Amino acid sequence: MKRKTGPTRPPKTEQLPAPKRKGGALAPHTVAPHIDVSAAQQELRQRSQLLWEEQARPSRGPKPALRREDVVAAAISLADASGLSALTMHAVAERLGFTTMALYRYFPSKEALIDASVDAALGTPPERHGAYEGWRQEIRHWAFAKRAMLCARPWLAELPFVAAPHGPNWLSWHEAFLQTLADTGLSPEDMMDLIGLVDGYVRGSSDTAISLARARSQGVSDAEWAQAVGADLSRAVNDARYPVLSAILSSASGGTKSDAPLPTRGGRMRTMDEHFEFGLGRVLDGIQCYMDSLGAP
Amino acid sequence: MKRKTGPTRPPKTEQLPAPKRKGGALAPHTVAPHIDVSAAQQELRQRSQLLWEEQARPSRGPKPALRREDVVAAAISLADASGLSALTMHAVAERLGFTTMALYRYFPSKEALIDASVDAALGTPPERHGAYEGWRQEIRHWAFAKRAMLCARPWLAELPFVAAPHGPNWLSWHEAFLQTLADTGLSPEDMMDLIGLVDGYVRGSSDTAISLARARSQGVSDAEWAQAVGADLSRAVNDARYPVLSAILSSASGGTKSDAPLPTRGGRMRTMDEHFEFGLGRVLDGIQCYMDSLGAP
DNA sequence: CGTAAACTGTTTATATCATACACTTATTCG
DNA sequence: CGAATAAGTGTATGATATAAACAGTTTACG
Repeated sequence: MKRKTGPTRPPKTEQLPAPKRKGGALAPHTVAPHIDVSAAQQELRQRSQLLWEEQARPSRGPKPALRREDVVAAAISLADASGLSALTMHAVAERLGFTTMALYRYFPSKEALIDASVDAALGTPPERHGAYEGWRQEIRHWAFAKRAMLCARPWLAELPFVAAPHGPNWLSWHEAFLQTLADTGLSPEDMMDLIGLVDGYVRGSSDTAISLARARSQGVSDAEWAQAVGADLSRAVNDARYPVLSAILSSASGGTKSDAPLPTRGGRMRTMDEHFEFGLGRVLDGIQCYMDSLGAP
Repeated sequence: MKRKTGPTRPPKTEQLPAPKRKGGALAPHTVAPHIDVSAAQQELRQRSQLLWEEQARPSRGPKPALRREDVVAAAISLADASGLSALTMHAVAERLGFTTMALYRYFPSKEALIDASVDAALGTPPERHGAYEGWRQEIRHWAFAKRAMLCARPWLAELPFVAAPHGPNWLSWHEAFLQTLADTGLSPEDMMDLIGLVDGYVRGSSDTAISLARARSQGVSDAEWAQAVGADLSRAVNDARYPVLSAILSSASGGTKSDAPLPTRGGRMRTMDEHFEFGLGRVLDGIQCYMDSLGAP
C-alpha cells in the first residue's frame, strides 16, 4: 500500500485514555484542561505537611519497622552514590531490605520522598565559627557554604528547583542568612530580597562547579570534563553569528585550538572558585552600595 | 511465623540485573562503579553535535517526511501547553501523525530531542531597540528579556540546568550579553564572569515568577498560589529555631495570619517584578563599583 | 481474655514510558 | 532493472510508579 505524501496516520490510534490518577498522587501538570485545581492544592499542602509534622505513631497495629528518616537516608545514599536516576522506589526498598510497596506506608508518593530527601540533604548551615566578622564576611561564608553543599550533592541540581515545598532545613538556611543581616537595620522586605539575590546567584552560578563535581564522581577526569564543556563554547569561533564571543575566544586562547572551558588570558586564569568569588564580590559590593545609599541621605 | 526484629527480607530478591542499556542512549549516571566513561563522553559529544550540525540528507533511501525542526516544534508546543511531563515520545509522534518509533529516525533519544527543544525554546534575545543606552540599561533589558523568556516557558525550569549541551540559541544569548559590554574595556575573563553573575542571578531568582507562571497556566488563581507559597514560610512563625525569620514574618504581617508570600510592610509591597528589579539593581551596582575601581587607580 | 479494629508489610496487577529489533516499503545509484 | 540504503511501522521488552487485595500483628475494648 502506498503511503500518501502526507504523514501516515498510525492505525493504532489508541485514544490515550485521559490519565486517571484518582488517588491524587503525582501529576503536577498532566493534561491541564480539566485539572482538578483544588486537588493539586490539596496535594501540595499534604507534601508540605509531611515535611513538618512529627510522625505520630498510631497505637493500634504493629510497630513500623522503619522511620521516615531511615527511608530518607537510604534514598540520599543512593542519590549520593549514583545520581538522582538511581533513586527509584525499588532501589530504596531493596537497600532497606523491604519490598517496594512497603515504602508507601511511609511516603504517599515518590515525590513526597524526594521532598523529604532534598530537605534532609540540604542539612543545616554551618554553625558560626568565631567572632562576628561583619555582614559582608558572614554572607560570604554563607554563600560558600551553600555552594559547597550543592557541589557535595550534585543530584540536588538535577531537580527542578521550583514548586517544591520548603522544609525545616531549607528554612534554616534562610534563617542563617537573615542572622547575618540582623543588625544592619535593613527592612524585612529588603532582607528577603537580598536572600533572593545571594541565593539566586549561588544556585544559578554554581552549575559549572556542580557539573564538575558530578563528572568527578563519575570518574571523568578534570581534563576530559573541561574539554567537553569548552567544546560547546568553541563552536562559536569563526561563526559570524557570534562576533564578540568569537573574538574573545580566539584572542584569549591565542589562536590555537581552545581546550579551556573559559578563555585564558596571558596571565593566570581564575580558578572556578575564584570565578564564583568574583561574582560574589560584585553582589556584595552591590549590597554595600545600597546600604551606603540608605545611610547617606 | 514471627517476624524477626530486623527487617523482613522479601523472598523475591530478584537481583536487579544491572541496567544494561547497551545502545548508549540515556543513562547519564546509572551505576557509577563500572560506567563506561568514554561512552558517556561520546554520547555527550553526539548530543552536542546534533544541536549544531546541519541535517545532511543522504541520497539513497526515501525522503524523510519530517525535519528535526518539525519534531522540535511539536515537542515544544506540547510542553508549552501542559508542561514537561506532557512531552512524551508518544505524544509528540501522535501530534505529528506518526508512530512513536518514527521519531528515532530524527533523534537518537528523548534526551537529544529535549536538548534541541530547549535550545529552540530559548529563542534569540530581542533585537536592539533604539539607540545604545549604556551598558547598565542594556544589561537590564537583557536580564528582563531572559526572565520573561523563562517565565513564558516554565517547563524550562523543570529541567536540571546542568550538563546539557549548549546550542546556537544559548550562545546567542551569551553573544547578546557580551555585546552590551563590548565597549567597556573589560577583560574577556571579566566579561565571562559577569555573564555568570547576571545570568546566574536571573535564573536563580526567577523561580518564584516561574512558579507563578506555571500556576497560572494551570488555572490556579494568584491568591491560591500566594497562599500555597506563603504557607511554607509561615510555618517558621513561633518556631524557636527561626528567631529572626519568625520576628520578621510576625512583625510584617501585623500578627494576623500571613497570607502573603512575602512580608508586607506598612507601605506598599514590592511586586514580584520589583523584587527582581531590586536584586538586579544591586547586581548592576556591583558591576558599576568594579568598573569604577578599575578606572580609578 | 478474646475479638475486632487498625495497622504493617507483601503479593499481584496495571499503566506509562523509552526504546530495541525485525520488517515492509520507498527511493536512488550503478 | 536490481541492489543498497533509509524511512516508517509493528511488536516486544524492561524499567518504573503505584493501585488493590491480602495476610499477619498488635492493641483497645467489651
